Amino acid sequence: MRRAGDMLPIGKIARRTGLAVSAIRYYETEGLVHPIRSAAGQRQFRRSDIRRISFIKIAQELGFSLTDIRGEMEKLPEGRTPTTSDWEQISRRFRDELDQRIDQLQRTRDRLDGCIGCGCLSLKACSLYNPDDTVREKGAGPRLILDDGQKSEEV
Amino acid sequence: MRRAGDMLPIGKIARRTGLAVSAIRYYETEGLVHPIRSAAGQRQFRRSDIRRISFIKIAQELGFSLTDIRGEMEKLPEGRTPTTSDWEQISRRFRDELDQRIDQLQRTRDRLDGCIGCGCLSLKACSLYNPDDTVREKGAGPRLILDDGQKSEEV
DNA sequence: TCTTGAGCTAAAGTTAACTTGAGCAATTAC
DNA sequence: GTAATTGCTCAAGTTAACTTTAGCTCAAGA
Repeated sequence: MRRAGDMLPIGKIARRTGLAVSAIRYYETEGLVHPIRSAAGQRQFRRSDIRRISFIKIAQELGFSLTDIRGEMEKLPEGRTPTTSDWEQISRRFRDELDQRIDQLQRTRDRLDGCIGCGCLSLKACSLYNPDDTVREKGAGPRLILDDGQKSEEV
Repeated sequence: MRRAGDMLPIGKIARRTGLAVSAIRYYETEGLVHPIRSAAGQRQFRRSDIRRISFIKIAQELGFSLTDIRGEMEKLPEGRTPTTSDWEQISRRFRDELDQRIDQLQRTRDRLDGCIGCGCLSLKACSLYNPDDTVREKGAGPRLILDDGQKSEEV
């Protein structure tokens, strides 16, 4: 039994979440929220959609894309808004992601340290470029072929 | 005295750097390289442009935008390609930037840790949202106004 | 009832960093 | 000398996450 009074129009959702109305409409087209429609075709949101949108903004703040976020929400049974225990699962996954990004940046910084005095700035030699896994994509992508048929001097 | 033989056409630059020809042309429109033109209007690059483009790719790899990179290069006298000692200066600035990004991510992760068991997921209460300086932009931007004129229940 | 204010749709605009395509011109290879 | 390759310009397309605009409709208050 969902009384009309339980539902909120898009403007209130916008005010409660701090988002623009257009952003909320956009989230709907992206499948992140699923308002029902009034007889006249206006969107009607549940109160829990405020929490749902808060989740989206927080996850974005953590650096995740809307696609990532939709993915996480689709793992929940029947597309429900994350509960406290859902959040516990999800936030652990987010934490792991953050850890990986921090590690990656730290490795980059360390490589940069090793290069401060070097100044080789050569794509063939510099360890800053192609650190680990940029090349080897089956043969496509940037080549780093160095022979242009001329005496390879200074570069 | 710049002999024609010292100059390279765009295709060779592309092969030597691993970039697409279109990307190099794009860099020109963005003011990142400044090839001269042959009598027939074809681009002619200096050998040092290979190094210049290597610098661009490396800086991108470190996470800087083309705008940032152009900014760094414009600090150099008469728009020269970074030398070894230029690189020393620039790489220290880059290092500082990376440090700041790492710190930021670590703070975010730590805040997330404090929230794993919490699950409040409320934009008004959650320390994950609006961590430090997201609000207070002179009054514009997201409001986080919480009063919608209804008894504020569950949220 | 009449006037605002709020909502609706569909299409186009925005930024970054390029790519793709069309239609030609210049160079290089044989 | 001719074909294949490379290069040129200009315009439009791409992705993400939205915003803006235009042209209407609906709802709420005096």
